[in-house]
Amino acid sequence: MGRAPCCDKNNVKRGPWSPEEDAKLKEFIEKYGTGGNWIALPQKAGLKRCGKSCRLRWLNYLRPNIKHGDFSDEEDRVICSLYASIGSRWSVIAAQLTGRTDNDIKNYWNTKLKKKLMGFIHSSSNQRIKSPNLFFPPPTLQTPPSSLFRDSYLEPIPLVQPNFMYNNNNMHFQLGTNQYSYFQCHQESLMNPMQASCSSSDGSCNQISHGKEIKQEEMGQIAFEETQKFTLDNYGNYGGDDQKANGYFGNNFQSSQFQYDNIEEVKELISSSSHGNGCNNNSLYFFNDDNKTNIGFWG
DNA sequence: AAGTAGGACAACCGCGGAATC
DNA sequence: GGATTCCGCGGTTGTCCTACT
Repeated sequence: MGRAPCCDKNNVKRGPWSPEEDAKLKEFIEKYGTGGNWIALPQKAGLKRCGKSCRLRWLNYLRPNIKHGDFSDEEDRVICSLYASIGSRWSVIAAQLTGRTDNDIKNYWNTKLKKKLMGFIHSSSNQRIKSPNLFFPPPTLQTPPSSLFRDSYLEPIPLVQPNFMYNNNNMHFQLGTNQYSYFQCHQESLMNPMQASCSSSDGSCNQISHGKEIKQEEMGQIAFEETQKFTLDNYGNYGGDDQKANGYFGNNFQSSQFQYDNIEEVKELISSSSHGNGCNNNSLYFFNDDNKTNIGFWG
């Protein structure tokens, strides 16, 4: 009954891979492929490794066209917007970044990108925008809205995520059900908050404008829902109760919505509609509703 | 120069769903 | 249909390196 055991854990090597092991694995896979069976592969390849370990090594390091090293601003932005949309689904995010692995992105997020954001939030809470290199500054944040920020706060973690939206000239950001604000992002600076101006649903602007002060009072008014059910009709309805976009790429405000149960469909749409530049002319946004991933198009 | 702290990244662990028997 | 294993994923840990004291 069932399959043979994965491997004898007492009889496999663990820890860092040697260049010889790398070469063996690479050569074997290039010659014969994985055969659809990672468990059997190490024995065939003459490696004293667990199949899982081989798979990980291949996917994260040896596979052709793997990119290592610095992430571009563009990649940063894709990661940020997708994280805001779908959370820590690194494999989905990795699928949108050619040559990047989920592990790579996860590490990058945990070690660098998250801190960038934390730095921004901290500077925002001091009522002044300081960081010139952030991609979706949540200027009204006082309490962290998502697991994104959990490391630095002791309060219970609200389930709701912040809502970030990008388009050609504007970056929009929303928290909670009743309060929101958005930035207008100047084209030449992409998502540079130093050059962002601000607006909100009631027409007032007490957040930031080109690095100016943010009113603290408003920050305290942000309410967080204990739900992840987001809806958004169109830009015009944006400030209404229970209406929350969770990220978009687009440049006009007439929207239509589609609902997807299958993440593969979402991935396809993401790749076809938002390749690379989040500030491009394609019109796409993401949000969640009743545990389904929704895609909206502005057209 | 030595010790320590923190950052970066590779690798492992454990879980859930799918596949197989 | 249930038991067992595989596979892929996200979370966590371990190790190396660098900067700082």
